[in-house]
Amino acid sequence: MAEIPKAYESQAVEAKWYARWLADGCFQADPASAKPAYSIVMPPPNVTGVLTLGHVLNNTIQDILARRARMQGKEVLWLPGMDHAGIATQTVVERQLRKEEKKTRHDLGREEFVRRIWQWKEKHGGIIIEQLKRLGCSCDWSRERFTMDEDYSRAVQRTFVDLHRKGMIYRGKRMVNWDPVALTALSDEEVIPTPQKSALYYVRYELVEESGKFIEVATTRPETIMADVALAVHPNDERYKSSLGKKVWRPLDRAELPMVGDEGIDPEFGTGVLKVTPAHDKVDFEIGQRHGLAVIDVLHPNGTINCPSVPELDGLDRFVARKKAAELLAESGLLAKEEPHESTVGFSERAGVPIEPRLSEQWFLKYPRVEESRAAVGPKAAIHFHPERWETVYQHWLENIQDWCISRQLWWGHRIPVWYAKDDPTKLHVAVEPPADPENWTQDPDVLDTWFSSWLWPFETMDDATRAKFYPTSDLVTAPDIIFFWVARMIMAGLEYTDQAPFRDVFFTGLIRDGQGRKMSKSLGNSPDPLDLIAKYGADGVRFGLMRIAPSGQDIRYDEKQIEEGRNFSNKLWNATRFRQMHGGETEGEINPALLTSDDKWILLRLDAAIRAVSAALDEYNFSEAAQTLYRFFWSEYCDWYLEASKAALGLPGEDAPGPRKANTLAVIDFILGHTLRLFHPFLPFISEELWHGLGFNTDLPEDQGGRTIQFAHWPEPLDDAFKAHYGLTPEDENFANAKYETVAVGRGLRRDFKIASNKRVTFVLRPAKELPEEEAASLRILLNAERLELASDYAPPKGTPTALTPLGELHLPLEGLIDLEVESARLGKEIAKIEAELVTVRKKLANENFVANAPAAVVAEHRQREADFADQLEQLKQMRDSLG
RNA sequence: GCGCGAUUAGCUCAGUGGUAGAGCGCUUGCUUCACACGCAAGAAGUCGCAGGUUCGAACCCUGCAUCGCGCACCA
Repeated sequence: MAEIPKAYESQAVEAKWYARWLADGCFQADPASAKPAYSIVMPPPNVTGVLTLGHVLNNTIQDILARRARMQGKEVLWLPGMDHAGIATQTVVERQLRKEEKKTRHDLGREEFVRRIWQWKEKHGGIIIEQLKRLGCSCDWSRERFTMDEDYSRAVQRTFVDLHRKGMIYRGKRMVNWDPVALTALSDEEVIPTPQKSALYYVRYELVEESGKFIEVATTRPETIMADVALAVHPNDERYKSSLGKKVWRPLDRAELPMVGDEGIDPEFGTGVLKVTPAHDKVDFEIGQRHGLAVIDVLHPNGTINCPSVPELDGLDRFVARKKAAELLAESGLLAKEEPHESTVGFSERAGVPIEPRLSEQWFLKYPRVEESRAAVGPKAAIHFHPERWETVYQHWLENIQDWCISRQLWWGHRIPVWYAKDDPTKLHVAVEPPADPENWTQDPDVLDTWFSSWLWPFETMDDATRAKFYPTSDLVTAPDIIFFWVARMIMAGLEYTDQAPFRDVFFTGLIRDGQGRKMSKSLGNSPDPLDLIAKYGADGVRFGLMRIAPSGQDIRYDEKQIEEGRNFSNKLWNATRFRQMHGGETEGEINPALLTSDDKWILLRLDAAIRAVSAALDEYNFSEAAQTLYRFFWSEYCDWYLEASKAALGLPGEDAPGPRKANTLAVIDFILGHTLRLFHPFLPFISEELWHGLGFNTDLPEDQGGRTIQFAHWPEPLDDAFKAHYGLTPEDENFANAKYETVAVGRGLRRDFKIASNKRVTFVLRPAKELPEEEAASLRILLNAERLELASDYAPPKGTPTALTPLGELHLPLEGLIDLEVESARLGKEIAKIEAELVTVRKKLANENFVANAPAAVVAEHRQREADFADQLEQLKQMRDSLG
């Protein structure tokens, strides 16, 4: 048995074991294995990404699932990879280009720019992958994939071609969400509605036929007045009925506009009149369509005004132009008033600026298999969501789904596999391979939305053999904010291309928030660097700290204190194991049932309960409960009670064994530690491996059963009835041990009440209610930290001796020269009052006839038992007080 | 406007019908030979509010309030 170092140095231990695991190929998945398969595909982080606490949470959970599955004898594939993240990556490289070379991507040209991005990717990309290794993630790195890998790219294009052939992808001129900074169209999901304080401008439009008479229009966007093509009112609005069919003057870029009636107008809003600007608003566009109105576009793609006929505004940024337009109107007396207004504006998820509704030619996808996808998720369907409530969100989205704008005006991404004939741009070549005569064709300049590649991730990352073994995948772990972006679309793609749901269970993590409940974000600077935390507290500490506070599906309020607790726990585990080491190796190996004490039996039964609880919690994706259970079992039950009690049998380290029980106790400790370390391994992979080897457990099993590493040691099974029968583990043992520990707590309480320092050697005297075996008395003495424990049924305590009732009998703490009648009397008085109050409560309940008649018999019996116990105790306490005189 | 979630000790959170729980923090005592990243003993809660169901409600039902998150609308 190797000596365990005195201090736990997480850094060295982690580096050592991770290198070993990689060298031994522990994480590699074998499609030819006969074991049952278990698979997870990692949600691919952005290639530009660095590890956040969100990633730590997410990947720790995946690692726990993967490691547990390995221990359950499954062949595990955890497939990692990265996403090319179109806009994000292009933006990063453009920024660098501007900073270092003062150039734009257009200065370089498309081909060179894309080459630079690849260069950047090789150099800086994938930092996050190395960070995940530091966290201990057991991914099969030999299968790491990138959404821009050549064969993956081909699969994306093949999908486009196929869906186009099926008529589900089409090109059209439509209103899209335009990002004026990134200069690309976006999908609806990439637009974040954000409440904004703005102003509502009341603009006067003069009637053409009735000079001097005006129609007032409330608008938030006076800078688009030049693009107005009509005014619209509700056809039944009495105020404007007489104006319908008349004409008004457009106040900027003066022109005549018709007044139209449209059911879509809300008479309650503003003045009940809408200026119709089809080029710059989705609703207006639809109104324009209904009334056959023209479309006048007055914005450049970058959000500046494009209207040479109004030189005061032409070329100005849209927000500058807004103020300027209001000024122009005010100068000409056409601005009736301006009032503050709050409205919700769509912001670009990436660029963080308001998007601009814009009419443009884009590629759209009619989602495939929408109905099947809805049917695929639910309590009785192929896919289960955890927590279940996300199913409603998913269903609701699919119900109201709109066609997906999949083209992006970017250079970084999967090029759209469409070529236009130079002599006839309506003639298309849609194929993965370019046309045979490329000189006569021009390829579509756009690329595909990043999510149009991610939605193939669960199956296009696998080759045929891997798919045969590991697809559909088992679990998906992700954050709920990408249900629409990713989860729903993967389900649709999975059904369309594999005829199967791509995964069975989806676990949605919570969001990690800071101490004030705010989202963690770079701009707020409230997100700690997980690598700093790992350096400070160890990967295991970070993992365990986070798991303990991550209730399933609830947002998490992060506090470094909690990570510190995780570290403290690792340390506890470390030292409890060191304690075992210091007592040497002399065990018989097997536990001898005849020599078991109540403490031994108690801890074995507690272990059984812990195994059951942890397994059940993990089966339900309840990671915090599993972690809590382990924490409580190991710290409160094993360390605080069992290890302390075991010192009675073990004696001091290095001393000769005080009796035959020493070897047996060590065997029990080894049994407990052997199980506990395995239960901990998914949570604490590094320290559990280190201790597994330190205790020499790595040789307990043949190599193919995990002899080398704890990773393949079998997941603990609950102790079965045969085991319990063989070792004589009964509820009575457990009750007796509990009674003993309660006695200890009472004894410690006496110490405190009489202000005796916990290190002062004292003698306790117990008048045992029943006979107490020698070894039980020994552990009782140790737990009480008593110099001596006398058992004397005929003990007559000197008057005023601190005395307390315990489940094992009367416990006395004789104090030479310290006896204080008043203190003891007061103490007993307090006890009596407490018990009397309890007794009143119980009796009240039992006096209620309805309770006795209707409550379950067991509950009533329990109350009666309590009543009897309290009455007894009260009687004894009163006697004790009376004897004080 | 619709929906979802939350509301329990100073803090972070467990607890789905039968005597209110944990960790941290706090108080007190302890460098007791695994661990001060520790040990022991304590103090601390009208379980958001108001009704209802029940012998009995933190828990089930209804309404309300506050906070958070989606969706829709937003001229």
